[in-house]
Amino acid sequence: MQELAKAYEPQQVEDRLYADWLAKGYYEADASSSKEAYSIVIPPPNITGVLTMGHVLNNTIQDVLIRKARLEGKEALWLPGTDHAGLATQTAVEKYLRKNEQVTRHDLGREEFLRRVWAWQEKHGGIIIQQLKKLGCSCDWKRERFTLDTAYAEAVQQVFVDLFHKGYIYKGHRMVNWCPGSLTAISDEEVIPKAQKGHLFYMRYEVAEEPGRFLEIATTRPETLMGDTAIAVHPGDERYKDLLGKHVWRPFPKAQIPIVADEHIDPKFGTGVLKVTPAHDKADFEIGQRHKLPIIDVLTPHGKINCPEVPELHGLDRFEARKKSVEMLKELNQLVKEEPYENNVGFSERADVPIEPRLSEQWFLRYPKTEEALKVVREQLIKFYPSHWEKVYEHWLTNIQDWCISRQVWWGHRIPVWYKGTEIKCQVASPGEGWEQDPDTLDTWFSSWLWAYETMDDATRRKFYPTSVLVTGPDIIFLWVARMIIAGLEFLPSGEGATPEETLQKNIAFKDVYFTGLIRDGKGRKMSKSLGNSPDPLDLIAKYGADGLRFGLMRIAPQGQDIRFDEKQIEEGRNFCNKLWNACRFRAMQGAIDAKADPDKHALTPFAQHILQRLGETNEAVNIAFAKFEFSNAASGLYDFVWNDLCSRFLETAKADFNNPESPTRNGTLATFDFVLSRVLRLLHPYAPFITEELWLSLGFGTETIQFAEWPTLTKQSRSGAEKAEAIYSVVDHGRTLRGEFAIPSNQKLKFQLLAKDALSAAEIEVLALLLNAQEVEIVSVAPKNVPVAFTPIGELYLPLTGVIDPAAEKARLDKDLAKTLKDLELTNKKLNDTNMLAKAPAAKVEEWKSLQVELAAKHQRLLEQIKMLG
RNA sequence: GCGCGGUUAGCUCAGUGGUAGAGCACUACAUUGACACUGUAGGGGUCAACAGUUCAAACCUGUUACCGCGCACCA
Repeated sequence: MQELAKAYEPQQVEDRLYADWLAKGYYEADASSSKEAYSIVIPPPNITGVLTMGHVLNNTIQDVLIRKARLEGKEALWLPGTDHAGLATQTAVEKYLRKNEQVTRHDLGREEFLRRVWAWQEKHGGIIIQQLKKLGCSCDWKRERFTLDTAYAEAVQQVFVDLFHKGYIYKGHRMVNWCPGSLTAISDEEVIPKAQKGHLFYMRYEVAEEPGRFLEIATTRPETLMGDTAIAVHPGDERYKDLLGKHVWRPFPKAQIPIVADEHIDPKFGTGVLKVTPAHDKADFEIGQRHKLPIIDVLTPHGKINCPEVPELHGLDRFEARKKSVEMLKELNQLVKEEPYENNVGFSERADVPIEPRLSEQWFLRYPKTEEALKVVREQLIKFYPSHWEKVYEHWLTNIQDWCISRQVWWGHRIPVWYKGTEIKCQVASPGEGWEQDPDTLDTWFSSWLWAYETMDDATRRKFYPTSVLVTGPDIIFLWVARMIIAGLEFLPSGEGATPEETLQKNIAFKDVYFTGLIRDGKGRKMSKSLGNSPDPLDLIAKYGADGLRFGLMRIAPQGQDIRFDEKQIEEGRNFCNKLWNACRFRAMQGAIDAKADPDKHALTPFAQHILQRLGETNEAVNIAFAKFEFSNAASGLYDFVWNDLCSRFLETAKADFNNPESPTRNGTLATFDFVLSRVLRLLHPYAPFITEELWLSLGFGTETIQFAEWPTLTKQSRSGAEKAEAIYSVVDHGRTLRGEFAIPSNQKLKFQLLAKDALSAAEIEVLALLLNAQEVEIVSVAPKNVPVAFTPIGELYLPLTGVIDPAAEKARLDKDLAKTLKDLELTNKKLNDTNMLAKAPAAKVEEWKSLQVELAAKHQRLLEQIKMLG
């Protein structure tokens, strides 16, 4: 056996092991396997992206699940890939071209530009994949997919064609969310409302039929007033009833516009009068439809004013125009006042500029299978963790709006619609000479919603679809999760079942959805590129190792709660790895391990029995936690077991056996050690794949990799000696506390005396001495006088100090203990004297209180005696 | 406005009815035998507030406050 390094050095281990794992093809899933299938499709990261802490959390969870499935003997597939991210990538490449070649995409033309994007994708698209490998992700890289792979792209277009012919897709001239930054329409889900501090401007318009009478109107957007084609009031508003049917003068360009009545107006808001701009507001558009108002578009796609009749404003940016139009109103003496005002403005998620409601010709999808999508979640065919997301999902689905799927973007899936004159054809291939394809591409999410199955070939799909679990962030519950569910139910990748119920069951995209929390910085802010508050995971890996990062993060990532990131936590992850490493190193120093060690074939110390019992408890707790997707609970349980039960206790007691070749329990302790390590390494492997593999191989646990070793399923089981070990550990704790209270340096050898109620073996006394750093633990039958004492489950532990002790100080110490004991005793007495409580509390509880009372009373008595002895 | 989370030690968080927990940080002690990425001990909390249910509430119910998020509104 090779000597283990003094500290775990992840840099010496990770890359070497990962290369070996890939070379051996461990992660290539076999679609023809007879083993139970377990599958996950990765939420495909953008090709523009680099690894963030969010990715680390998300992908570590997936890796934990998939590695555990492998250990459980399942055929595991983790299918990786990337997303072409139409708009994001196009923007990134345009920025690159502008900077390096001073050209725009229009300079290059569509074909050449796309060639450049592909070249860029070749160079940058794989960065994040390499980073996932550094993290240890055990994806089936041979099955890596890209949303613009030829077959995938064709499937996306085919889906469009199918939905078109089924009547779900239509082209419409409608109000859409227009992004003036990236010059495309976007979907409702990509609009982020943000509170904006602005002004509410009160203007007055003269009534045409009654010169000298003015109407006050409040608006936040005076720059669009050239597009106003009416003024609206609530039909029941008494203030303005007589004005209905009359007109006001729009100040510029000067024109008469009608005053109409519409239910939409809130009489209590502002002045109760609304300027109606049908071309630039969704609600105004609807009012315009109801009253057959003309639509005047006064904005260009870039968000500049397009109104030659008002030359002062024409060509100005919309925000410049706002200031200018206010000035102009002032000059006309038509501005009454302006007040500070905060309202929500929709921002484009991608370009982070205010979106502009704009009338335009776009493609829309009326969602199919919404009822079924609701049903599969309501009836728990698909389970959400945490379950409260079900409500959010339901709310969205029941209020669902048609999806604007066309984008004025070049990089992506071209819409498979062809035009020739007034003729239209919807098909994937060109109908032939003279047909022009629609210039737009499809929303990126229109390709990702097929990800759960279109990434798979037929054989893979038969074996691995529906996937077992999806791990993702709740921020894309509508954008991706809900749409994937719908896609599965509409396109039936597994075909029809015998019953409608079975059809649903066979075609849901996944059975469980685990929503991760968001990682925030120390101040609770979202991590973002612009704030620069996100650490680079690769730096963290270099500093703490991939396992340290993974374990540290998983231990603090509670289910569904946001996580406040603190590098200290990653440091703890690394420290834990080192602790585990050194426990194994210590074991390796005692000689070869036995891969098939069976502790029950040997005589065992109480301490060995105790660790075995704790192992069972921990194993069971880990399995329960996993079943509930409580990753941090499982991680904390293992941390506690390794650090406290294994290292602080069992390992220390084992030294007594290891230091004594003649010890009759030596072999049992060795076997226990091997048995425990063999299992704890496997239990930890999903979290910390590298170190557990390295230790498994270095210690020689028999198989060529830990990754397919059997997942331990021990359960909680009482062991006869465990209780005694517990009691001895308690004696140790009390002894150490005594030492601390008398400020005796921890390296000073002491003599303790024990007035034991229970018999202790010589070996047990030896362990006691070892853990107490005692020169001797003497068993006495009479309580010594004037000696500091502690009350333990085994008996009274005395610390006879050389030299004179200060009776006053010792009395003070005992008084403190007495006060605490008395307080506890009174509390217990109170309970046991409460007849109501005794009558209604469960008998077992009452018994518990009774024995506690006896114990406390005895301690109380002994303390009083001790204090009396001190005089 | 509606909905969903959260509020427990200085910090990050566990804790689903029976005397408040962990790690970090802090203080003291310890430096050749697994580990300083360490060990040992210690201090530190009226569990956001109020009301209710209960023999018993950090935990269940209701109200309020504050923080975060989603949806709607957004003149």
